Amino acid sequence: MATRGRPRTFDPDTALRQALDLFWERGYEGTSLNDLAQATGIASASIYTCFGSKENLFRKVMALYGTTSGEPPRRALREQPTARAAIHAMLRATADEITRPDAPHYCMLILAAPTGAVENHAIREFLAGLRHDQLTTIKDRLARGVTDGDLTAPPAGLDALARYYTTVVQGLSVQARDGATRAELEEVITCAMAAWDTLAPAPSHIGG
Amino acid sequence: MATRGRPRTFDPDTALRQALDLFWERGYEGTSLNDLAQATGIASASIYTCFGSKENLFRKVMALYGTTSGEPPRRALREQPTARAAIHAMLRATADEITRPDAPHYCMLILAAPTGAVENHAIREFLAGLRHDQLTTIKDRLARGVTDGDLTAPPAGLDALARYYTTVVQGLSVQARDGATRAELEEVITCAMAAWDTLAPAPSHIGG
DNA sequence: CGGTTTATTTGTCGTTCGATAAACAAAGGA
DNA sequence: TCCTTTGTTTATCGAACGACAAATAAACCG
Repeated sequence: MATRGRPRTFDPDTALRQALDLFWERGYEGTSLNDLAQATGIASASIYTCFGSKENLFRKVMALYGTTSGEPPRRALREQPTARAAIHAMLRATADEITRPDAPHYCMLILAAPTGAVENHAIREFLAGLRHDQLTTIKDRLARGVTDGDLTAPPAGLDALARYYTTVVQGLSVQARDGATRAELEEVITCAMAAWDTLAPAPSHIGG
Repeated sequence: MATRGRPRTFDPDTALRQALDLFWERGYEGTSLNDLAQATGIASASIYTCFGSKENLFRKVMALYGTTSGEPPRRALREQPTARAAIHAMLRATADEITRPDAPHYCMLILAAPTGAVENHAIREFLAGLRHDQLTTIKDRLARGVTDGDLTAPPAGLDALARYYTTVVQGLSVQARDGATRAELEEVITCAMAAWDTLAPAPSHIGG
């Protein structure tokens, strides 16, 4: 039961990356199938045969985006030993990603389709769902800090703290989009982390 | 030299507000002239006679937006007695504006056209320029705090502090867009203000 | 009143949009 | 080899896009 029928003349993964580049630069509605056909060198009919529809292609592109550009911040959250270090490293990894010279200076998840035509409501909610996952991931990391003993549950609440740093992440993309440099983002991150010790003092090591 | 020619059958200011509502909800590219004609009850040809083009109409809409929804945060910056109170009140006024029940839950300046088709580059830069004005306004208010003596120039730099709070403002819009409540935004603001005393300690009153 | 000016109505321009239908081509299976 | 399966090519679909031309209508001026 090997491959049946005529084989593909292009690599879908390569096409997906090329589509990613376009959607990243121009957003969902700003990218046309004509643009995609030209950038990939594939006729639009073949794009439909392979990916189904523009919306479906975009969803697959976002999956690829999540496993590539989304990975460094997620890894920072995962691998840093304390909640504080994890948040700090995540912010810095985000700043790194959104100031790369070879890519648009913002997070695609945030700016590819925040508003748009009524007919594309489903796509916007799809992205909103992924953004909500960001918040959840950050919240989970803070909870792990409490479990690990490197963070005392702050009076403001873990949820508030998680939402605060999510807000900073999202604001950073607008800043980078508007031309802020990596150094300027670093300053913003420094300010954002200054809130930490007030909000979430390190646990006293009594008994530990 | 009174009115010459056939008088208008509609009020341009009313039409501008109706156009504002649409652009606010759907963004620049997501709003079509057909949508605008239907919402205003004006034929598209009359829209062109009165406003010139879609781009020109949008620029006038943004001017209206700035003097209406943009005013409360700006007033907060202007009228609060100290830099700290000004920033705090501005953040709260922003949260109020982006959670009004009768309007979209985000700042139009930030989300109406962050990305899009190549042909609309000028509109995006127009909005980016207005966002830069936000940053400048905040920076100026901090500088006034130094002049007024309620703020010592922070080691992080006034620019860094201004950019930090601009980042928070912009992040709040993404949060509200994604369904965050007014109360949740208030928690974020509390966290954001927690950084203040670490970053910008109040001046000692020696000699004052 | 006619003449000028400006706005509205009506219809449509050429382009682009996302999406397919139909015909053809290249592979494996029997 | 012929059939089935799948992908590609080519052409195009109907709708929507921003924008405008021409004809008509309503005001002021003289």
